[in-house]
Amino acid sequence: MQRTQFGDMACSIARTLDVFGEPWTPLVLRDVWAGLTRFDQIQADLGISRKVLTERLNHLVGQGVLERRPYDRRPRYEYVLTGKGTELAEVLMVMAAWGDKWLAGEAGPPVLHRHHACGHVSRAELRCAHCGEAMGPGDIDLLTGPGAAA
Amino acid sequence: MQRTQFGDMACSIARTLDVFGEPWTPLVLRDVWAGLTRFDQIQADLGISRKVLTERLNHLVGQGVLERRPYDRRPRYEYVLTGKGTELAEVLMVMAAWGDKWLAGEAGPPVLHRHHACGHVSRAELRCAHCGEAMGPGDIDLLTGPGAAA
DNA sequence: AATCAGGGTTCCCTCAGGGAACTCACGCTG
DNA sequence: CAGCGTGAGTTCCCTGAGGGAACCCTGATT
Repeated sequence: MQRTQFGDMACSIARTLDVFGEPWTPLVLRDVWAGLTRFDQIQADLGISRKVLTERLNHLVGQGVLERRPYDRRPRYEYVLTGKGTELAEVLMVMAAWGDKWLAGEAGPPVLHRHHACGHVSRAELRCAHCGEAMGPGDIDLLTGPGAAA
Repeated sequence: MQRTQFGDMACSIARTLDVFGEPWTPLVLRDVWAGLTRFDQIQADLGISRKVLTERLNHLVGQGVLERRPYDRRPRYEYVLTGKGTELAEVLMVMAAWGDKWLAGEAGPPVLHRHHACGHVSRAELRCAHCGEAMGPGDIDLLTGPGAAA
């Protein structure tokens, strides 16, 4: 996304945007998550320029979100999510849920999520890690934390 | 974010990026959420160019995420989250949680979230709306939904 | 040896973002 | 009532990132 660097702000949102905020990056991550792991697959799916895709993939690998690994003795590589990357995909799930609710219109959601644990098509919602009740943006106060010093 | 328009893809993530994905937009939304609701406050906080801030605010208002309303008889306006916008801020919460975990380092998180319901400093986690168990990106299958036709 | 395919580089061009100065409407002050 | 201050933008030019398309490289395959 960024012309300006956000990573030096004392804000986890800004820092996350440094990893994840450039144009195309969320969609690249979505593709890898969805199983499109190879350069040409992603390029064809998104219609992104090869130059930009190269940059984005390198950046994500450098950040430890993706791992680049050979899948052939020829110089062929695929990109897979690391643990860090899989957790980052939570952001994608929440974005998808919001888009499903507010932007999908008549046709309904283009993709459904089936939960392994219960087998139902469902969606993720935010709950407090402490008490288990719903915990949305309107249900919290923002306090200064230990890492607040700029 | 985008040179290319994403909104016409059959993907709720891409559509959400059309609302939310341009550079600076998530941080603008964060500021409004955090209570910096006026043009000059946001501009000073982020160091964003006034031109770009104007564009972003107009876009968010046009998308129904923010509401622009006068707070004085002089031409003075503040921006407040709509319901749609408040729900969009869930994305910010998840981004913040990820940044806290993976990017905050020694110092710890710069901002803490206190849950109104239980009064504890906590964080939000993703749970299945159906069964209530944890529901992360690795816990689901992606299925074709009704709105899948491009 | 020629071909093919995946995975990138390189090049040029255009348009969006940065920066700073300018504007405008309204209230306040002396 | 002239002048000043303030919030909220506009306008201008300049630079650099994204788009597009062509090119390259390496190691199989025929």
